[in-house]
Amino acid sequence: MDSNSNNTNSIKRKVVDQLVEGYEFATQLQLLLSHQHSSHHISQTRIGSVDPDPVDELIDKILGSFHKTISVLDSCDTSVPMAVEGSCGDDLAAPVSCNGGDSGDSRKRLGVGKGKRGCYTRKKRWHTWTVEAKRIDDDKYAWRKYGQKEILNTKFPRSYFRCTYKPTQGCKATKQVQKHEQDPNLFQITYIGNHTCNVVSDQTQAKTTEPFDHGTIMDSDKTLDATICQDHVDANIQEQENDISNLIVVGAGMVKEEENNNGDQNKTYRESSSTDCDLSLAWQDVMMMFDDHQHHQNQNHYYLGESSNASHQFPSIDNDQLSSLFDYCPYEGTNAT
DNA sequence: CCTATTTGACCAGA
DNA sequence: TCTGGTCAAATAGG
Repeated sequence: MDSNSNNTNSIKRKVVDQLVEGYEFATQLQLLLSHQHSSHHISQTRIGSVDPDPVDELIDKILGSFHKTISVLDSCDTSVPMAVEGSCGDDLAAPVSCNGGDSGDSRKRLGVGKGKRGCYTRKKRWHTWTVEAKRIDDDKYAWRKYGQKEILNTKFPRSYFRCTYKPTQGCKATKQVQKHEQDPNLFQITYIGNHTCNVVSDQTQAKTTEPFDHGTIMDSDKTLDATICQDHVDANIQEQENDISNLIVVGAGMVKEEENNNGDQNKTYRESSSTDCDLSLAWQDVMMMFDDHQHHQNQNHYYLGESSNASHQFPSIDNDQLSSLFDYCPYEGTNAT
């Protein structure tokens, strides 16, 4: 038990160090973006053959940092699976019937004309943010519409989109689009969850759907001024015209996330090797854990920045705080303290 | 024929 | 019970 515990602590330390490092890089990135993400970036990104700018370098560092983290976690213990939200494709590509027991293709038809449509559970909170934009394809991801709904006391219906690559890569990102009540030329776009698909690889494409530049971000608790760069990209992803328009983040918070139909998402584990998908998913998990943790402690949220210009502030947490996350970290499985 | 969208059915949660 | 979110069959479009 002692050796196990020592080993665990050592791994914890490594993980914590890497996560903290990632945080630092992310913070630097955010500062860079908020200060220099302006017109020159547009011309650069069009061509794609530019000198490696500090933004890209930082992103590489971030990814590397998290990659190391994943590696550490993976090598930690094969009996300690990675608890990730909807592993890259498997569970989402083949949702389980809510009738239970069934999996995979069982979703298709549970009964002619009267199956189990809309069968899902909503459990976990998920990172969301809302923007107002003149176009609904403000991000560089491919979306597929899966529903539309009249919303009570609103003039316009709400459209529901999910990532096109959900079936193939299990990307859980969704967005909801609704025309602005006062200004029908504007769309209110609520993004739910980060992309975990790997289709955005070109350097001109986004690192995340999350707006990072000029705009106004409002958390449930506080408002931050920021600026958001909007890349104009066709819904089918290929077009790379980067044009800036006013894109305003009007809200960010947590909402409940659709859970896989097996109703036991916390036990959805994956054992594959580390990929970009892993990094993203792991990050989401960490963020969720952090959020829950903060909730228990002092109701803090992700956006803790006080500076007026900083966009999308990351919380300033230290090693001890991160360490405490692992006290209830799902990655630890049954070994959790 | 294949893929995307539409739309009514269905379910979970408030 | 009502509403919002998702499913999936039907339909449209390339």
